[in-house]
Amino acid sequence: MPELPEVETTLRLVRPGILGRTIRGVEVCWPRTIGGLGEHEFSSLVLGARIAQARRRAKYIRLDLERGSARTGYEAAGSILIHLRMSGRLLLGRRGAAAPGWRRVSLELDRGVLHFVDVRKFGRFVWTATPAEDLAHLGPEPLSHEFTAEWLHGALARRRRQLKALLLDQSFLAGLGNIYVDEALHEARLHPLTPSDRVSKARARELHQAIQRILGEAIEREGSSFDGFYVTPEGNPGAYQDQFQVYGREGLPCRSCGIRLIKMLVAQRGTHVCTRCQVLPRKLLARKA
DNA sequence: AGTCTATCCTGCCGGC
DNA sequence: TGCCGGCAGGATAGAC
Repeated sequence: MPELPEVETTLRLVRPGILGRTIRGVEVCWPRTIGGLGEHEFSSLVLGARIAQARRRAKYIRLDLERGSARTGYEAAGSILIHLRMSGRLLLGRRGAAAPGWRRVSLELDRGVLHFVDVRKFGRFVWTATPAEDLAHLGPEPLSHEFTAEWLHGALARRRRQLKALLLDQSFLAGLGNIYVDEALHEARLHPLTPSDRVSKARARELHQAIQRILGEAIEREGSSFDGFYVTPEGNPGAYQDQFQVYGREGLPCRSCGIRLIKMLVAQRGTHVCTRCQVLPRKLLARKA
């Protein structure tokens, strides 16, 4: 669901329908979704603005707004930052068509409607004048060139935290969530409880490669779906869940070694592990002794 | 500095 | 069948 690949998929499918469109109407069905602003204030800030850019940063979708015209010239009019959190979705609809269920905010465009749908109401659809500052706390983008194996090894060594907790920390590395962290750790054969400063350079390299490979392939497959919960804005489920090696497979055999996968709690999150493939350093030492 | 807890919410599943 | 506790992909604030 909404981790980096699902957010990227959402953006790609929605972008053609919203880029260059002008916001003609606003409907706020759940006020907390738009943050601290009142509905009236939010509306006045976005009404009449044109969506000039639509891009992703980590798990955020950022829509840059402009005002003006080709004749008078355009000027920046702030941004909308969208975070899907647990259950948020973006849907494109037709004007006048029936509104989807669990709708929290809708932007009526000069052509079509953008709906923000969110069963659990954790998601946010917020206007800001300072998008860059609002996103400044985020760590590097895992598919960018600044995220290298060398950087990862150094950054892990500078901290002493449970590996999984650190990878989930968006200020450390931005975009991973519970599913893809479990998958990446298994592929790199690292136990989620490993202290981050005990990850060797070789293992950091494997982890770096696993993160990039898994995220890249998940984007190619348009993310992961289960229980019919997450679907792309086109209504199709993603297909990456078929590739899961550990997530949701507790009690089933590890596809690498055959022993039963377990589920444990790490950083207060359900965590899927193969205890044979992913061994804690402490155990490695004990085994050698 | 790092870890844990509570909080924001609804839906769904399993157990009784 | 119906009720109820527990759990779910995320992020943050505050306590220890």
